[in-house]
Amino acid sequence: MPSRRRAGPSVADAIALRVVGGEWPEGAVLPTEIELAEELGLARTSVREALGNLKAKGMLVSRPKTGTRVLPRIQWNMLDEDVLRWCWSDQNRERTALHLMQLRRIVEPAACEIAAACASDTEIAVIERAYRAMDAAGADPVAFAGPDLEFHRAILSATGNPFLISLGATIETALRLSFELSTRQPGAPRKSLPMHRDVLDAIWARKPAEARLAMETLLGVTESNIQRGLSAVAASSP
Amino acid sequence: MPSRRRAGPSVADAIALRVVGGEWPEGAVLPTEIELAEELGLARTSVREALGNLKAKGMLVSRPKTGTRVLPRIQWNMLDEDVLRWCWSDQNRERTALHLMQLRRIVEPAACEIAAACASDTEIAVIERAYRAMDAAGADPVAFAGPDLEFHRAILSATGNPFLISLGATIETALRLSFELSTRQPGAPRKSLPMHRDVLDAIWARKPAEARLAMETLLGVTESNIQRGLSAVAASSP
DNA sequence: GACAAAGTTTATGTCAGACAAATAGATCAA
DNA sequence: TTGATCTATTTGTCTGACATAAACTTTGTC
Repeated sequence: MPSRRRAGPSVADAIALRVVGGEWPEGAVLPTEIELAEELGLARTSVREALGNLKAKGMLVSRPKTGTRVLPRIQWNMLDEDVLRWCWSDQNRERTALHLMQLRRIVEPAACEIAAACASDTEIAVIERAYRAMDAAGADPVAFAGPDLEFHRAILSATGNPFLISLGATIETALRLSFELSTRQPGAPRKSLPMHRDVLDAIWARKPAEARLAMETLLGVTESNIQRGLSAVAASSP
Repeated sequence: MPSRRRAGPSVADAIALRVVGGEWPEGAVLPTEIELAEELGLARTSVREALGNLKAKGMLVSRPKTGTRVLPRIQWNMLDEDVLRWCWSDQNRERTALHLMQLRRIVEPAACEIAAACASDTEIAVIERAYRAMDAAGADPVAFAGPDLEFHRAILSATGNPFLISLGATIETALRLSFELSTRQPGAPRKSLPMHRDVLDAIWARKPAEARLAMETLLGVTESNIQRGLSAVAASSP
């Protein structure tokens, strides 16, 4: 009985998914650490470690005697990559996808503007490298996705603003999750290539207003692609 | 010897502050868990719990034999309230304050626009209640600060977008930290009251464009206040 | 009977020591 | 030189115990 196999972060995953799934709704107290340990076949130490993670992300709070309670979702740190991932397996991921798009249309055009105004040549070169990789990927959507994510993340990084950089990590995670939705339109990635080019050129030219506009155009097209993907999903599973 | 007094989150604080302070720079490995436990006078369990928190926030990573390393600051989740608080006690908090202001000028006007377009009456009522509390605070900067924070957070909440709501918590924490800077101008809070009023009125009137503009004006004044506060600090301690 | 003080129960928080697993670095062999 | 093996060390996990805090119960008093 090799009972000491390494569970690692999967313990936090398991508990978090049950929280998100509604097994213990907001305000409810979940079983004691000992009960959870027995149920999961682990030591109390391991369960405590997982619970500690969820507390650090604002999902749980615990006090002696009372037990561990689920905090209201409002207080969860949705910008944390793990929380985002766990919440993605929720019933209404389309609304989440739209909220994400809303966030992107707020942040990314502004980031383009800042990057065009302030970024160093080497930072812009990173963006260009991502663009070249997108171009090299051709029409293959899977090969296209990686450099695409990198392109947008590089722009956030080029702002030099730590908050925007962290947001970039969040957005990248969310995009990776919604990859299925955004690529239901065959050929859509390739069609977006010239728009990415426009963004890159405007940043190289140090024209903030143009860079903002180019990104707004690109995101507008992206959003309509996602919306079409959503309606396709809704149509296939009423 | 009451050796078992409750240390709680202060352990994570202690270690995190030493990381931020540069005792172990990016990429460095910090002492083994046993060494840290001896040094802090705690059990290894408690140290592990604190390290687990820092790992969950993207500050550390650990592997067997290699030990626990400090990740590059780029990967830290700066949008986490704790990380933000720890990094605030850094050498250059003025740059952080400006980066925060940059984030606010990106997010808050857009949030106003969305709130004016979509928010429910009850959500706007929360904003108004914060406004009334600001008004009631009169010229006292300390009494003014709380409702001021609540005003801006309520607008983010009124968007109904979980990502923006989480950003609201981040911004609120950052504002609380930078409170000292923004209130070095006596009378500045009171002078900002009519601008808050403009924002509130535009949202009640459901005029997104006006709401955005009013918030941009308000934040412009706020930023110049902070910049004057910064230069005052720089002048008093060269 | 109402109410305050003390005791009980039970959950989390902390401690201590041990073993398991993984891996970087040293050792050894072809 | 290069490849495989061995070793030491660090994190990861398990076990069991006690400390602490707070909700609940009981008791004692007016």
